Amino acid sequence: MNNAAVNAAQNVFQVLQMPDRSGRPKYQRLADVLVEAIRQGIWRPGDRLPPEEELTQLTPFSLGTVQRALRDLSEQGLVVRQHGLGSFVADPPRELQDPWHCRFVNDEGEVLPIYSQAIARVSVFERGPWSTYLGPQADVIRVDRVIIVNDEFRIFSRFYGDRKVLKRLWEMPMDELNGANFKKVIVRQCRLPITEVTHFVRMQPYDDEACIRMGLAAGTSGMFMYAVAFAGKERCVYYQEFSVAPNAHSLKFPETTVSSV
Amino acid sequence: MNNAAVNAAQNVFQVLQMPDRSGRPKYQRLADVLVEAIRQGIWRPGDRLPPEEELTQLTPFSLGTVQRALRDLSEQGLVVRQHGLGSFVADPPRELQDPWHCRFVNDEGEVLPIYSQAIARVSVFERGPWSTYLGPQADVIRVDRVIIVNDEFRIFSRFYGDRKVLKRLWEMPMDELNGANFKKVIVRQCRLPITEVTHFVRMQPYDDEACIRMGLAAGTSGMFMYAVAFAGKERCVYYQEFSVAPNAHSLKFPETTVSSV
DNA sequence: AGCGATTTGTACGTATGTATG
DNA sequence: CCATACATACGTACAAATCGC
Repeated sequence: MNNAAVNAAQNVFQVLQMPDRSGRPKYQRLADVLVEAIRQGIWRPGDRLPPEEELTQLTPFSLGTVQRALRDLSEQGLVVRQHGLGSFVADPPRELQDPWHCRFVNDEGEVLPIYSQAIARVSVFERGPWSTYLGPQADVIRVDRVIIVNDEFRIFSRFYGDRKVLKRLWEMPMDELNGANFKKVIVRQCRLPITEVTHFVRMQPYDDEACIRMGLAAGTSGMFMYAVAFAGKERCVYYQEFSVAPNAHSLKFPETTVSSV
Repeated sequence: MNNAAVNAAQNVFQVLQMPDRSGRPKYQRLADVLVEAIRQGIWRPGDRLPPEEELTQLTPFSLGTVQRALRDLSEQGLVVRQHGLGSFVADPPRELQDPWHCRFVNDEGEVLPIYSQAIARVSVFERGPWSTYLGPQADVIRVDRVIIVNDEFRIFSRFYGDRKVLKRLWEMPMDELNGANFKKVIVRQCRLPITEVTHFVRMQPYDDEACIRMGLAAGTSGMFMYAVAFAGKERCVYYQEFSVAPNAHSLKFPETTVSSV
């Protein structure tokens, strides 16, 4: 590690020197600090974190505590530990590179092409389902998009995230937020690998704006989906809603790997 | 604990006294032994396991090792640990009691109770979407069921599988194919571990029988889901369709653990 | 309400094993 | 073979939750 990196690392762990008021255990505070540093880009995917021994010097914690923090992060998939080599920031999974919530397939199982365009970006002050996931003190921004599937039908989507986490998504020019870029910005910006996604589907009347955006009569009912993406078990990265216009195709959900027992 | 139980516990941990040849770490060996004992019914769901301190006496392991074994089991969901109370064998999760695919949640995120009943079991000679998955020469059987969610609305389901693979499902008395047993038979019989499940959802008019079974007017449209379960990457174990009557709840899909690479 | 006994939760320090380069 | 770095394990201590008296 060069000097600048050493300094950065020292700054990262500075907060741990102060007496704790949160009541959270030390191993969790260390894990939090590491995640925050990864999020800030101090260590990037593939980078090696300081070894355990060094962390015991950089922090006021013992080896056991350091090990537990790293093991927890490793179990959450944010860190990969390799015996004899070191602990590394995990790479963002491949599926994240491409559209992943809205995969429609035709009867032959082929994925239909989609095109998306951002149409609005606003601050969100009211509370809603997203608050549960993003946390009460999140500084929520929302990006509205229209997704056109196979030139056939439309989806109206609202994407909710924390402004701090998705800084660039908030700052960049709207017209650069087309489909491909949108994902790229999220992946690049949030840096944390998305390790878990949960999907929900229900039937409900679309709201007025959704109807307009999809070119449907007001009050039309149909499929409504939302997805919640996590980095690790706890940290929600974003919450996203999809109003799906009536259509003849099937929405395919990602394969679920069933854990044994 | 009474004497019989003490003896049982001593027998359970007997193997740990012998020198290990497997090379597995002690905390895993202890966890294995506990799981095996639970599987054998020595401790049943809700039972309290011996406290940590007692386990250090029953086994040749230290407190830290005992704690790690219990913590791992707790993270796997097999054991519930309660501060100041003890460690208990977990109740089997609701989701595993019956169809894995029909988890409806209310606004608070709680899983709604379901009850299912088999209503027909037939041989299938025609081809359909299931043929793609089960293979052209599969000897297909079909089990139709009605699933009642939260005493509120109904789902009509058709389950397709290979008669040879699910022999007992075909042979056992129909009236024993209630919800709990259905799943149990599949798990027991098929023996192959289901490792991957893919879900598809679309909107479509329900077929006539589905409408009747769900108590809806003929020709009603709504949510139609199907799920394909695999053992390994290739071998399809079953194909299952669900016609979901209109309702106010959200269908929750299993968390997708996004794999790296 | 208080107090002790029980039991899990966190943390430390140390020692040794094992994979990697 | 050696240095590095993660993995397991032990023993100890104290904190915090729960229950019964």
